[in-house]
Amino acid sequence: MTSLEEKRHTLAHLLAAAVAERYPHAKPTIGPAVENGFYYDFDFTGGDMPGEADLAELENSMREMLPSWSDMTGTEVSEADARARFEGNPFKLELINGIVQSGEKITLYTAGDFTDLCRGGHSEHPSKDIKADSFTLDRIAGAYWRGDEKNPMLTRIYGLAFDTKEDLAAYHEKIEDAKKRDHRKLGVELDLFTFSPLVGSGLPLYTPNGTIIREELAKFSEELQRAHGFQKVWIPHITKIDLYKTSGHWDKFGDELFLVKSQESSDEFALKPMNCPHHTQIYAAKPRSYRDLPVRYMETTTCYRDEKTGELSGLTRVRSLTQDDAHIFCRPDQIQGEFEAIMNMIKKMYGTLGMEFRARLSFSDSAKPEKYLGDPQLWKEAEATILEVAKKLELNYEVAPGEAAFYGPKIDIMVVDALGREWQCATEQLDFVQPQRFSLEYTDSDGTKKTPVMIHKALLGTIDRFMGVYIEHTAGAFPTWLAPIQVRVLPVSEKHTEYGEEVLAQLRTAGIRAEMDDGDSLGKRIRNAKGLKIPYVLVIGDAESEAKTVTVESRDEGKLDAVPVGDFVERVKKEIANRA
RNA sequence: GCCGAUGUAGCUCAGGGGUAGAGCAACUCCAUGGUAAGGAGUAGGUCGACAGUUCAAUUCUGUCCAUCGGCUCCA
Repeated sequence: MTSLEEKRHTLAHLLAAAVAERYPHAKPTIGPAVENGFYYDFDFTGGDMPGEADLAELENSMREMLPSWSDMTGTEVSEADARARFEGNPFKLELINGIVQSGEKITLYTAGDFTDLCRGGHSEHPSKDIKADSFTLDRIAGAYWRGDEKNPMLTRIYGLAFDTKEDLAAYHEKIEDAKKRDHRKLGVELDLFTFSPLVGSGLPLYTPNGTIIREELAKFSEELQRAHGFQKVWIPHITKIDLYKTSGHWDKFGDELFLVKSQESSDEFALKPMNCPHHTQIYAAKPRSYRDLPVRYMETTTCYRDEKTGELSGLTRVRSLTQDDAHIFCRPDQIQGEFEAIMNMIKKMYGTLGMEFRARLSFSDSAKPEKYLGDPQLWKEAEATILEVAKKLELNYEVAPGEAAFYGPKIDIMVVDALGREWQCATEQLDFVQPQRFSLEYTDSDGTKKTPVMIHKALLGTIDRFMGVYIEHTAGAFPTWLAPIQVRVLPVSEKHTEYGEEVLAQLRTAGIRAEMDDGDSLGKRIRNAKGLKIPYVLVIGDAESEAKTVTVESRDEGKLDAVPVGDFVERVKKEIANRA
């Protein structure tokens, strides 16, 4: 049985064969199977380079070639033979070097008239296994040789491939669905945020609607934290760069800092790219006793990172990012309690938001102790503690050795959205390094000075990014507590607007975000309200005005019976309070 | 940042070396409406910005800005 991955890998060869025919000067490099299909990277220097418009032609020649690929066979060759065969292709020669070094055998695979250096893992009978209508060439893109930007830029051709035409069509449908949910599109349609070329790329501007969502999310996060003893602090958004020279961030992330120049003094400033160094200075401002710990500082605040412009995208990749950040300073014996408390907040947060998540326990790689700073014994104990927390709270978790930060192990939360895509949002991280760098201390029960452990945590992570994810997860149909417009009142005709105002006033007095729409035809106003995914639409006409009721059209439950206004207000108030 | 594509009205898009068009939205008027687009009219654009070629540039060329698809990293 030929696996889909083998078919995809085989198609990468077929693509290379088609390219070799049409672009003889092209140097093939590597072409693996990937999620949803395959790609092949070529160096086209010294001749024509295909564009998007040429993909159809290449695809056709792949189909023409496929019937002649009845068998695909591999043969082992000597290093000298392999070098001779790929003379003039530095990329393949580099690969051969690698194979020789690792002591593996060099194999060539041939199908039809095309032979490629390859480890294997193909369909043995491509013409039989692969359906001509189960694949398509998708797009063309640049990619660095071996993913390193110091290397030459190659041209990558992506293909989509599945077992059947139906699977391919289903994939296309999924992409269409994702496009409809695209937060950049919904951001415009639902009037949530915008960008301005004058302000700059990666700097989102939130409209009143989008701001409501941001603030409701932040409020929820802060409520959870306050309940667990977190205290809110406030810090300025710039600092002398000395702060980051001390913390170590200057060396590591200096090129991502936005620098700020003072015209008054010689001090150099930077916009803060993270909050922890500032927070350490609040901790450091006075002597601390072991009795004071844990000290928990939280703040919903904006950081600025000069990301590479080519990487910016909607709300998921920005240069101004607001985090529901917090830092705990505690004793080593308090780590477990704090980790548990944070994880419980995360569970509550995503449970309420209706999203599943999986935890990745990012630990050190015991084979490379030099990569990690801090006391190895403390690392070991901390990792055991984190594992215990994951088990105790019955998390869906996996251990990822080697994924830890250099300063401490962490739990990264991968949130799963409605389309099954995973996003890293929440995180809780131990930090053994910054407390030392800033010489933070507390006086222990025996009178000695000790260094506290620091824990970084975020529930939503970057709120901008989370909003992007959540807009796509809900397709813009936000739960009532988050919906910018919770209720829209539609009087059937102008003579009902007076009662409409009355209803509106009652809703607003109860703290419900409501508005009235009395412009166009009723049908059109219903349509508009549905388009905006407003949770409740109230239609009021003669009957309602008379009986002082409202007819409720619920986004999620359809048309409900007419109820007294007071009953409806109570219902919505309760729903909002429960974040249902 | 790099490779490729794109940029025409608020939105979605057509057009094209002789200074532009549609639908929706907006505005005005008519329609008094009962659950997914009632009708008529009006207004709206330095054709992303700046240079160059040309008698003439929104159209061709270059640079920049922005957006999209990739590549790499992420406190």
